[in-house]
Amino acid sequence: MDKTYDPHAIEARWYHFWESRNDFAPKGVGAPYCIMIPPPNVTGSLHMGHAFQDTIMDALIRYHRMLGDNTLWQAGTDHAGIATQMVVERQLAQEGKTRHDLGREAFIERVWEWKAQSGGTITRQLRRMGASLDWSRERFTMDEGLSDGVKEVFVRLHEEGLIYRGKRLVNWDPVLHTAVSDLEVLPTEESGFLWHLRYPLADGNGFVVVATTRPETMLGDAAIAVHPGDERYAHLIGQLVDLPLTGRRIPIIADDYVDPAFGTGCVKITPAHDFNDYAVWQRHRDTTALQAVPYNGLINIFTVSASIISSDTPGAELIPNDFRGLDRVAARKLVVEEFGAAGLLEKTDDHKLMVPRGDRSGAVIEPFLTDQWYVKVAPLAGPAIKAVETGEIRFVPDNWKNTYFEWMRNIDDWCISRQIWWGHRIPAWYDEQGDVYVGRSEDEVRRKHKLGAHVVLRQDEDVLDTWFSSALWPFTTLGWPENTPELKTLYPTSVLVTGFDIIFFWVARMIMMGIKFTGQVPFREVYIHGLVRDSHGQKMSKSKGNVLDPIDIIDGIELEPLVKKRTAGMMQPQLAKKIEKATRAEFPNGIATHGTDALRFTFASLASNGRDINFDLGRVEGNRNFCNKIWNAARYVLMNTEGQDCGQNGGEVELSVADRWILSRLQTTVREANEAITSYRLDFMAQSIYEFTWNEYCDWYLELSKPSLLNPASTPAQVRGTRRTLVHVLETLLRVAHPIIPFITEEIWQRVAPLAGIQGPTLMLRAYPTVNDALVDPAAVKELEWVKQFVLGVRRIRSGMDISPGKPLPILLQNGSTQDAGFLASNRQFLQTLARLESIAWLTANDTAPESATALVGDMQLLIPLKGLIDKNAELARLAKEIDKLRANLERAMAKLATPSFVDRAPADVVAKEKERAEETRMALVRLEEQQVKIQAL
RNA sequence: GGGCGAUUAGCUCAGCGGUAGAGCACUGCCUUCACACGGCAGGGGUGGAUGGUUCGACACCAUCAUCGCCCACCA
Repeated sequence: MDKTYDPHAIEARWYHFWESRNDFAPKGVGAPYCIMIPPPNVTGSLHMGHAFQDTIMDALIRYHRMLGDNTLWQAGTDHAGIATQMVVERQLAQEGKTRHDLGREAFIERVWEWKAQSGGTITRQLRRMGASLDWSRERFTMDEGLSDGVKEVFVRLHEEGLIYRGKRLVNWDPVLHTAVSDLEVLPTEESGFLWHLRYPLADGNGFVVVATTRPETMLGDAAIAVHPGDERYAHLIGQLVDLPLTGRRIPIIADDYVDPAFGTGCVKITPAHDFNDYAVWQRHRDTTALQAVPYNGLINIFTVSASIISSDTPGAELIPNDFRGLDRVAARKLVVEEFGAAGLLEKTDDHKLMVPRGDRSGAVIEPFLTDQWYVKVAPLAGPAIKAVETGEIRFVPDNWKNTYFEWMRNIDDWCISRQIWWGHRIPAWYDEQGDVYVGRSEDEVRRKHKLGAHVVLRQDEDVLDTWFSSALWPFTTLGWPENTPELKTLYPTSVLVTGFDIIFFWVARMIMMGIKFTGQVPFREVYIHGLVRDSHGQKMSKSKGNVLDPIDIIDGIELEPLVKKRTAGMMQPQLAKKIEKATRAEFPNGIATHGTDALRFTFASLASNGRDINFDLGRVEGNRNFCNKIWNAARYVLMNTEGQDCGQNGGEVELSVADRWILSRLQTTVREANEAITSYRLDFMAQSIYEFTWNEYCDWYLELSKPSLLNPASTPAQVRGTRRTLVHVLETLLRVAHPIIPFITEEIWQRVAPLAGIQGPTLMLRAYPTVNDALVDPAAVKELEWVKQFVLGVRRIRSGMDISPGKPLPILLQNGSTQDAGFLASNRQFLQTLARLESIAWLTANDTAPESATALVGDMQLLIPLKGLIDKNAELARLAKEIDKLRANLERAMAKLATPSFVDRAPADVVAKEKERAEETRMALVRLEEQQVKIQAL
């Protein structure tokens, strides 16, 4: 083995090995365990969030595979409608074209080409992460099978009246020219103005003043509303005002929606361009007052691009000439100007408001009147709420269910149609009269509705919201609507692993659709992890220039390419300089190679319950060092076992205290690891493995194995015992750690397993370790603890007195018990080697100890004669420090024991423990104080 | 306006009703035959504030402060 761990050399090889053997596929026997990957955007690339999430899922999957479960991690990608279409449209724009220049078919062809070209990136990167997805079952949301599932669901919901088409206000993206759902709108606080506009009363008796943040919409005003109880305006209700600029007259109506305390207490009502106003309109639409307004009050003033409509559009006759065709910004300016010029602008106040922006385009979203398809959600939400209430689905951590409930109990109908081309086209056809027919295909529609060939049918132009197909992912990937064997055995799936940001987008909708179409929940548990942020808690984003690419952490990257990567293709190029500077400051030498295992171990360590994680490269570095530590421990083990008798072929074996101790500690680690991963605490699992490996196996056991192996007096049975323990513990440890760090463990395991008498092609398919109670050995643990205290005592003296670590020391013992004598007898060899002792000798109680430095192991005193070794002051200082510490402890304990309420009311065992502790401290203190006096006297 | 989470060492974070932990960073010593991506020994925290429950609170409860997130129709 190489002296230094080199992740590159091992990672590619093993992934290919596993995949080519089809080791990721479910075995078909055992308890079912299944995770659906949240399908990444097919043309996207891996970011830190994926890497984190995939590490968690892969650890769970590998763990269950090792448990012998029938394990499937379903692979696949998402077509990501709007996102993908935007990318291709941007490419076209560079050629000076729009999608309309190509036409629908050619454009879609172009997107498929783009998918073919870039679609392999993310799956390649997932492989780099070691993700053991079953690629043989890979699915894409626009596959034939999944598309059939989408149509099936659409048709069935439509038949039940749970999908309907309707004209109503939607969130309209005027840049993308499509409707979007409520969830795709991000309200953002921005600075604006509150304009106070005067609307003259028709009877000539002055004005009403309305406050608005969107003056341009006044062109579509249908009414003025006041609160019915507002005495200031009671006399105006039913009157008309002259709507400036338009020559129209509109009524003053009363509605509870108005808050008399805000603004002037008068609100302009623009039903076609505001959700609240639309609701007011619905309550008043049948009143004569509104019926007198053109279009019954529902006056649209915008085109799909949010410009004012022009003369060839119905409604344009209501718009003054100089406004027609203006975009909304210009129209706003002109409205304000003209109000000002007419003396109708009362005042303009600065105002903070929430501006709705599209999550993809960033454009200001317009409430806009269009025909769209909707899912009636309430009937689906009921059972979905119940499933979580009854615990059929469990959220981890539990508190996320509150978020879920809150949304589900207030859910609105879901707008599922999108005016884009890339996606599942809506399975609905129109005849020339505009009648709509829904079916799985045009043929089916014709048959079902007896439409002859002479009837011209035109399919709906729109496609479905991407999340519609995602909602079906857990069952369509398993073959639904066919009742496949996979669906029968692996559904409901075991756990869904995801971020809280898509509980609404995805989790809730999967639960609704899953229950509706399979009669069962889609998953038993939902594990919600936090978001990956940068080391200071900032969200990673291109514009902040703080994005880390997981692949760069794995492979390393030079400074110049890193700078280039971070500053290329900026939406705001002016930020590039700052980002470059910050990047050069943070990574003066670029990013070093860390390897996949180190990155995965880091994610696991950070995966504590549910909170966001601040990603610190320092931790990856520490974990890379940890991998190196394992690597070198393995080298040591192999150097001492390969080609040697490790007892794998029988032969007498004798275990030392150290052997028994490490085997016992191993059981604890195995137990902790199992408990941790079962409760989704990969951080505990990682910590447990780290501490055992470094602080016990390496720091102590490997050192303890040296005297045993090197001592010529060791018997063959003893040497065999040590070798076997070295190998056995390492082999077990590799299995324990494999779900988190698959590559390095497999690489080492291949060489270690035969020495442990294990034959098998791959660690990945070996059994996950379970606790062997026969190896739990408290006596060995106690005895070795004594050895450690002994060694540590000597080392502290060395360090405190500045004695060279290599210098063998003579040591005298005094005041030992029978147990101490026994321990010494069986561990003399260990002590001499680890503490570098020249000799160990007992003093009787009557012997006068020479001037010495002292340490305590329980009641026993270790004495290292000072003669020629040190200066008195150093030892005095060391003693003084120890004594201070002990005194403080003793005082605290004594104070506690002197409190009657404590002694009376605390549990007896706590009091006893406190007494014992006080007594031990007191004894130790006495010893050290005697010693202090002695040294002082020199 | 509601709801949730966070506040522990210089930094990033665990934990726990019974004497505060890890990684990184820091100090001293050590090129010891697995590992300098290392070894040994150290330094460093009045646990955001206030009050309460308790024999005992960093932990449980209440209030407050600060930060972050989610939801919400105030024009």
